[in-house]
Amino acid sequence: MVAMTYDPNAYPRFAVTADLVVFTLRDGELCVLLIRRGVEPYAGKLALPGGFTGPDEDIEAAAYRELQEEVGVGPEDVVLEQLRSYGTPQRDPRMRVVTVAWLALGANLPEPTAGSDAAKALWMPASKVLRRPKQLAFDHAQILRDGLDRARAKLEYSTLATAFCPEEFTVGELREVYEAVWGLQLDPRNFHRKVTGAEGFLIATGERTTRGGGRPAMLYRAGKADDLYPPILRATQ
Amino acid sequence: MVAMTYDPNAYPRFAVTADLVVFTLRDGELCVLLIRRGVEPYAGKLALPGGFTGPDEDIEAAAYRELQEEVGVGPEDVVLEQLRSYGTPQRDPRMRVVTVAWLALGANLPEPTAGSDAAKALWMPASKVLRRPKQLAFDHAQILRDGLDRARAKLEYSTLATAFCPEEFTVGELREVYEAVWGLQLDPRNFHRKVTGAEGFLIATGERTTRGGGRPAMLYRAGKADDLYPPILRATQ
DNA sequence: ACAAAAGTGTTTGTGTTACACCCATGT
DNA sequence: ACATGGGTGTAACACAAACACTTTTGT
Repeated sequence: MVAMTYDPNAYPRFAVTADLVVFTLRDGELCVLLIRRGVEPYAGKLALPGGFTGPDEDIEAAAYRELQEEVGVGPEDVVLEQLRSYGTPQRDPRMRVVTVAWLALGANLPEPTAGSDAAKALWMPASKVLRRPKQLAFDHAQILRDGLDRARAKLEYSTLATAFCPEEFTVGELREVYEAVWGLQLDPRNFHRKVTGAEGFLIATGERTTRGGGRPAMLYRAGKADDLYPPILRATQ
Repeated sequence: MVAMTYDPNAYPRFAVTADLVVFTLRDGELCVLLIRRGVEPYAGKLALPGGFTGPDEDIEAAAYRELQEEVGVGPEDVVLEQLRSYGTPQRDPRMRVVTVAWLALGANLPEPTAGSDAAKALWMPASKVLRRPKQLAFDHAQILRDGLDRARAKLEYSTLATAFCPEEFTVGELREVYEAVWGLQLDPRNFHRKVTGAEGFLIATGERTTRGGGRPAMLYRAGKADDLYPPILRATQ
């Protein structure tokens, strides 16, 4: 990149794709959107949604576009963050592809039949998929693994968990997010104190709901903070 | 990436580069390796070392190769980890380039005159560079910023700091790493207790040194742990 | 009345901070 | 003797875990 002369044909050219690890909660389980491949290579296997970046398209814009085309959701429905890039020479047998992988989190994302390209898309529990990593095409098992690790880690020290919640939610619903992503049971009483005490995490709306049964619960909206202090720790190890 | 037909010419082609944020400590300051550009665009400006990925080269291998060519150090001298990718369409005015940025940390890295390509390379204090971000070419100020943020964050909950230390080091030398990267003064007594108490962080060699002056200090080697528990926290905010 | 979930209070233990103090070397 | 940095001890405090207990709804 330094001290090179300009000749567009003198340098190797790669295809650049955007692959998405899209997580949502369904029935208290963390689910990932996968697509059943119809063509070779890896025909019949499952793959992460994704596609090529256009010649004049920002790599982040490509991720949002794929999200719209393959998942049927817009930027306002999800939180998107870059995961990492994967570029082993033989990761796609057809050509040299470098993929930029993205993590997308949303609440109540729709059944994928809505999108046009997404006829063969389905939500699967992430833990179940990772128990049989070989059913995934390309290096997508590794990408999914990395995406899950990232999501789990970020719940601790960021407010990312609210991305899995609707506009207004209860502390109990937020706890279900943590329990689903971490695969752990948390003490409802200590959890309540922690999240309501973390500066900028939750904003009380003043309203209550009984939708979970039991005593009516306060409704909250996500606060402005991005980082959590103090963090919500997973375990004292 | 899904349900596409194979035609190598049907997809946009990008140049893919590896850019490096190489940090080392010099005189107790966190320094980054920069290269003075001799040609347009951005002639005369400073840039991160980096270069094109070869057609059959792994993206990580490209990073290690650039490290060897432009910094003159091999894989055994540094810790390398992927930072993130940058691919705004106009980030390089000559052509469409997606760069995968890497963070490289090492102890006592050499003056860059040794490498052949690196005649115009120099170490500069990272904080000084970021005070005038406009002196950097391309989007390299953003990449450096992200690299510094990552390094600072990882000192808290990983054993990454030992990457800045020689094979054997004292607790005081390790503390200087934290102080240089965070730009803070730490209490030597509490720091000592924390790092010697963190499981798998340090292995005592049984030897002592007086190289820092004062009472002889125990020498340690880096332990096998990657994650720190408990973490070394930056501030109670 | 009872189940269920929300929310508060309390105890106990662990980790952090701030700082007094002693240790072992070089000059 | 003194300066310098290494290292231990300790009290005050913040936070987390565990759990008893009260509150407010639906059935």
